[in-house]
Amino acid sequence: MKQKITLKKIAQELNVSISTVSKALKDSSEIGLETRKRIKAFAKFYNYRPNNIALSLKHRKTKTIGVIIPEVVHYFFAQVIDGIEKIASENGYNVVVALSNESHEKEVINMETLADSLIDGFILSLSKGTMQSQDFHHIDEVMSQGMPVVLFDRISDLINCDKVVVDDSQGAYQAVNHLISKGRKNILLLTTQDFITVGRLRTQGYIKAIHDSDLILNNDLIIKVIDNKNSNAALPALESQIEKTLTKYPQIDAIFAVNEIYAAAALRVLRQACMQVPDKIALVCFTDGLISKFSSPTLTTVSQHSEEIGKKAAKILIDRLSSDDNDAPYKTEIIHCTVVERESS
Amino acid sequence: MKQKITLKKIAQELNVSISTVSKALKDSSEIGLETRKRIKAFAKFYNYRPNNIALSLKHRKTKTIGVIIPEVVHYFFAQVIDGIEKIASENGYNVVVALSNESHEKEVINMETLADSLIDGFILSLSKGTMQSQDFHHIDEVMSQGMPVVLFDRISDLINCDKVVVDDSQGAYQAVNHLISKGRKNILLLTTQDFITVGRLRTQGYIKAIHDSDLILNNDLIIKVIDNKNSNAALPALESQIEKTLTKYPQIDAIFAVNEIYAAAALRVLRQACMQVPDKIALVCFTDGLISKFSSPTLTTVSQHSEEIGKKAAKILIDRLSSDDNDAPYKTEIIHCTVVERESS
DNA sequence: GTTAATTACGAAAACGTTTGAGTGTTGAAA
DNA sequence: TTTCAACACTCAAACGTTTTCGTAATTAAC
Repeated sequence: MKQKITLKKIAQELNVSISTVSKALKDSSEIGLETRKRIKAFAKFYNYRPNNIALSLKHRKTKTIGVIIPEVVHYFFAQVIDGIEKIASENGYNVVVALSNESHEKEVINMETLADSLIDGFILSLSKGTMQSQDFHHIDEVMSQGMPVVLFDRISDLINCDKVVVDDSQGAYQAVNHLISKGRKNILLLTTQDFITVGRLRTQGYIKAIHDSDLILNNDLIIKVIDNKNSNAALPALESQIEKTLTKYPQIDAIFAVNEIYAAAALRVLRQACMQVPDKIALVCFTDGLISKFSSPTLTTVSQHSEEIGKKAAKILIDRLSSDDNDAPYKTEIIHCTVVERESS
Repeated sequence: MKQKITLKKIAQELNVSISTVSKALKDSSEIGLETRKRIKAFAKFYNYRPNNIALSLKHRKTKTIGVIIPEVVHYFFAQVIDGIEKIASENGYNVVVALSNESHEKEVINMETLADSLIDGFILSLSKGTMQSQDFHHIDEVMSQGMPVVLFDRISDLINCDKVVVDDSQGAYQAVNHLISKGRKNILLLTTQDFITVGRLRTQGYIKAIHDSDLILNNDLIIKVIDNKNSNAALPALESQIEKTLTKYPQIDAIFAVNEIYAAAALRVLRQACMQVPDKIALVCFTDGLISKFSSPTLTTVSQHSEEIGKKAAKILIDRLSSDDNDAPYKTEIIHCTVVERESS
């Protein structure tokens, strides 16, 4: 197990000073050509690589950006990371990912740990815990220390920073309009409770689309799933609720779900009730993920362009990090959704 | 934008030496009680947090482990990360995730960047590119610099290090046995080409299960999908191949797919052909992921206990990092699969 | 009243790097 | 012969910690 080689060791070995080695490796004209060659050959032979920790300490920056997300196992977040990764590596930045597991405490701990000089800036999406508690002092804390923060997807107006958001309301609006344009008139909505921002916005989009067309809004056709943390537990209840509603309102000819999981639940109910998709009932959902792509029938979805979100967020952060203008105004980038049409509609 | 407070600043402010501050904050009895109190109060007021970079430089370790995986958007890898994260944070380690995107070059670059003193050890799964090129010198390189490496899932016998592997062959064996125990006699296998290790092993498990029972092996019932990188492109071809085979061999009463995607393809074909699952044909696949959980019908799968894999890998790595025995023998941990029975069988 | 022990703190080196300022040697111009 | 630039280096401080060793002042022991 050979130890890592340092400037010091090279200097000793070659009987020159540390600074000579440092400069030679940087091809500084201060150092004679011969010496430069000798040092570079030696360094190459021993595969010298500078110690990043020392560099970070020296430069007071780490060239690393920290990403905190609620879960990796969500296709949406995974794709966002992919996007961040791309832009980051193009710009010579590393990416550190940490998981909050939807918990406020874990989010705070992660931020503190990363903020302790491991990273230059944050990209994060708020955990459910934080959204519920509305407690953002950990964010203010790191920002007041001069560390830039970019929020994406799950944001709050109470935090003053750069943001990248999905136009959830417009996405839902489009989706419902898509269904209406296919001649559907009684559209069941499967959504979350209102404290989940994205759910609320999607609900708003649904309502607006209904209003803007000639249809009338029926609140019985809006199912708000009670879903704390463990989404799987809420599923059986959701399924029976869907079933009841379908029985009570046989005129329902379309379903719009605010996520893939709810859509999958709907699909199960429809299959058991032998209702053909899309002949009898059309189905559209938010999030263009794996489930939609590979279910049968494949599902029409609202794509949030998640990779794009990651790219934008990374770009904004890196721009800020490399700008010397400390108080450039914060900006909010809005990503528009697109309907991806597949078999289910 | 207030600057970060350091020991030095506290020392200046309080008219004591840096070492006094450092010791006081560590509650060293060397420092008088009064002074200790004063310093701690001051530090608390200014929210002092030690600079990790400096600590890393000092201790020559970073308390960070690097994870390199081919893709995040795979449920399997996402769960492995979850597992790693858990054990790591329990032991005070951070986790850095980097993506190879199945490319050998990206894998090499990522390893080099991270190895430049950003992390203490690696957990990684080889990219397809690396598997095909059989070029492992980047791994040998970091290992020869004394940085421990734990390989998981996609491994190679040519690399001498700690490993965590899934018993793919046994998993497939169990799955096929499960089908046989349900009275199925003609089982179609959807698998990959042989250079993909996991595919090959799963195929072997299938063959062994057939042999060990009274059934006879029919090579026509083994479909090897030609799948380079972009799995979606291969899907239509696969579907038509499945359809043809089903028509040619109407006695087929079960399908075993080596991953969820192939299973989803099979499900589509079966649905279009109006063949009931599981009444007419049972379906089992590898990888207990989202698609299986949320398709209708839900799919019986072979779970690889991916979170367990992550935990084991992290444990092995951390053990090695905290042991002073530099040449403890390498070990290979084998994770056994379990069949998760659901509606499709 | 000298010596020894204790208390409470400070100085400095070390981790690996960068960089501006300093130094000694050479050769040439004045 | 002096002066000065050019060259080829070296020194030393700095980044923020930890930690060993040193030391002044006080107290205790004889």
